[in-house]
Amino acid sequence: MPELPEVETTCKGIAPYCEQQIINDINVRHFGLRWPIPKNIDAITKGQKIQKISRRAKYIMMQLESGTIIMHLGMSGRLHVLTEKTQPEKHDHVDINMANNISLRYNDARRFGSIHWTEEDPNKHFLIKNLGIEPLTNAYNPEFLLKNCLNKKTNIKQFLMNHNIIVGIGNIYASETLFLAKVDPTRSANSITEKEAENIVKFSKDRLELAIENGGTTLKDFLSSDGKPGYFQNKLNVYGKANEKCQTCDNLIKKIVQGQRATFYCDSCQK
DNA sequence: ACATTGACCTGGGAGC
DNA sequence: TGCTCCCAGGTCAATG
Repeated sequence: MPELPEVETTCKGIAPYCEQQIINDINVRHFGLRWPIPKNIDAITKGQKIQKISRRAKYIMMQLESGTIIMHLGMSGRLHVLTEKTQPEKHDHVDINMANNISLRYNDARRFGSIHWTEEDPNKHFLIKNLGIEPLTNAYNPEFLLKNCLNKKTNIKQFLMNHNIIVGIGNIYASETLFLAKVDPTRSANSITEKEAENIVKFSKDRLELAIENGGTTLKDFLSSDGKPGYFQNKLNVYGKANEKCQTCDNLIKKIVQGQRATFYCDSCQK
């Protein structure tokens, strides 16, 4: 379930507890995630210092001394910081136990997440190397968006969610961004004007930044690593609000399906 | 090269 | 209460 702000919040939440700490052991109770967890991950990482926690797209990178643990939270994954030993519960698949007696516990009900190990440059990993640009950098700007919209007849909502172009804009933020930019999500990408591109870029950055400031959106599943929920759900304009009044015009919010995913929008405000 | 569909999993809620 | 059906924030692989 996590979108980029949740992953960013998770990284910031866990970093103070695990950067510069030594891994005692990694206890895997369930290897079968989206991809199997490497069988030897405990043996490989034992005794290594966690040098840095960072994020690329929705991947959490834990840089150790001889390589990198790459984690994805999938739809339902969570990382918790445990300051004391507690009994693992259902779906607590992995514990990373550190020498400071703190553990990172990975919980993932749907097991769409994954945990990888690579000794190469993590940016060359097969899951990372073809990812598009980060939305919160200057590389993501109206010119970039327009250039990539050329010749794309796919709809603008699915275009925004294409991680080979821009990473980190998930289903919630795609709907929210297009509402604020007043662009109909069914429009083809190549029909987007310069002015609309400016607004899409502006509002997608705004939404993501706001969500990060607020600790990430919490709907059903997400708790940040210290167990506090985010508060962004109160700021959603259209997502999950089918048949409710649009806040701007009193029209009813519509729900449609694009690429098997729900899209919410106001067909009066968004042209 | 691009666009569409299916697949991976479990849990929660709606409806009967 | 219990059953069935539908839905869920991701994203890769296979297919067209």
